[in-house]
Amino acid sequence: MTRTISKLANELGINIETVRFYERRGMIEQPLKPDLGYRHYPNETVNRIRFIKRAQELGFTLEEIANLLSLEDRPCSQVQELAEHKLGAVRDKMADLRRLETALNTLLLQCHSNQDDSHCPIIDSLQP
Amino acid sequence: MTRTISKLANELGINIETVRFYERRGMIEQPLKPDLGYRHYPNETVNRIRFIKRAQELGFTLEEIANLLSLEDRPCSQVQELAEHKLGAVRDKMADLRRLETALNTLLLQCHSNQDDSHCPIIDSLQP
DNA sequence: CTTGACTCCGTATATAGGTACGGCACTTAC
DNA sequence: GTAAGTGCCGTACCTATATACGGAGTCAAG
Repeated sequence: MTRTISKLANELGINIETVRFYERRGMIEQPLKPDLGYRHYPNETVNRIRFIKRAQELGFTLEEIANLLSLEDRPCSQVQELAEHKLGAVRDKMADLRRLETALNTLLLQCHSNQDDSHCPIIDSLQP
Repeated sequence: MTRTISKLANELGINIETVRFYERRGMIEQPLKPDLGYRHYPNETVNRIRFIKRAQELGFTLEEIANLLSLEDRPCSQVQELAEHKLGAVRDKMADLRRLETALNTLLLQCHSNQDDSHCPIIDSLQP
């Protein structure tokens, strides 16, 4: 079962270029190139990229994921620290968005009670 | 009162290069350059950049702001539409983050009840 | 009238996470 | 055995929002 790069990419539902990108970033190992022929990718690469993709869904950046990968056999406490930091960042970002939501909502309410379509309270509020 | 680009940038607390960037994007008008000497920026530019900065705080992208600027004297309904669209996007993003928060939280709870520091439930959950 | 600060302009760099392209090597199908 | 399809590699490009740099011109103070 020879898994060339396109088979690999296909199996994972990602672009070939993405695989190459991860190789360049050192997040996966590039298999040795045989004297003749194409590289073959082992199961380990499939697993590693799945790991990367799952971690991405949890909102980790590639840099953080590289970090996680290097911690794979390391103390749980170090991984926790990373996750807690990320959780804090997620909560901060949510707070930002809540503020934004409130502000936009307030402006839109003003629009709704506005009689004069030729003149917009939102524009006014942005004006100095 | 001659307002050169650095006076302008200073007054607004932004970088000179940012002014030039907005000019290149066509979001502010570049004043004519006198035959000899430097450009002078009118009050209008100050106001326009303040508008841009406020709209950015409301989470609009520069492209959307360019749009808003072109609507400055246009029907309130068009501005509302943009704002409602943005509100929707903000809410979607919040929902994403809430999901993320829940997932991270669940994983961290597992860590907290984990006895074996040499082995992390988070890493496990990312593994295939 | 020289020196240092500022402007102008085009272009390059940064971040994050990829995606695309061109040319050549190699493989597979017929 | 040859044409079409892949792989390999280096490099360029993409979005978004700026920031930095280098060299030439210009202005203001002493």
